[in-house]
Amino acid sequence: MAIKYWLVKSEPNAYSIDDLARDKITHWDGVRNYQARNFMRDEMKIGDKVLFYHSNTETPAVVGVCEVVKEGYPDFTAFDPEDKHYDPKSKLDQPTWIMVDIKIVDKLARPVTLEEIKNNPKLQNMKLVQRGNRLSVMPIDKKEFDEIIKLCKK
DNA sequence: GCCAACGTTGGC
DNA sequence: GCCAACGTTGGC
Repeated sequence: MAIKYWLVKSEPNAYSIDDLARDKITHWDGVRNYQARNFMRDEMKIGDKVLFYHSNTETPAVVGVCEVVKEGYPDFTAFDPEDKHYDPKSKLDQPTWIMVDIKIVDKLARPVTLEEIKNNPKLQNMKLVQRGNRLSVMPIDKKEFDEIIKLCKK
């Protein structure tokens, strides 16, 4: 089966590509949006490629390539009252929130900025550049993925 | 820090 | 079920 392509957002002051370069693998916890959860629960499969994007920062940009290494399973941070992402409505036997594990494949040779993406006619269909989009996990097309990889080699 | 866009909550 | 209030996201 063909692999799929994704883009995930993270605020670099919360968890950056350098944190992932250090950790190699991380669980993508803390997602508290149903649409994003559904993607992780139902559609992200081992081997899928993931662009890592830095949001809410001086220069928002795609900064790395990752790969899914563990498919959807309960986000345990929802069960921990001490955790920032604690959700008392998520039950152990029926978890509301789901996460996946990703590993780093490569840090991009250079960041591909949001500005470049917005200025690239081939990338106008990405949810990333559509008005008011707040999804932190979103599907992208292979050709969009390839275009961004190509851009960072220029 | 501002604020537009959007999702969620809760009173009715 | 409606919708106002509120909280969050995220670019700028």
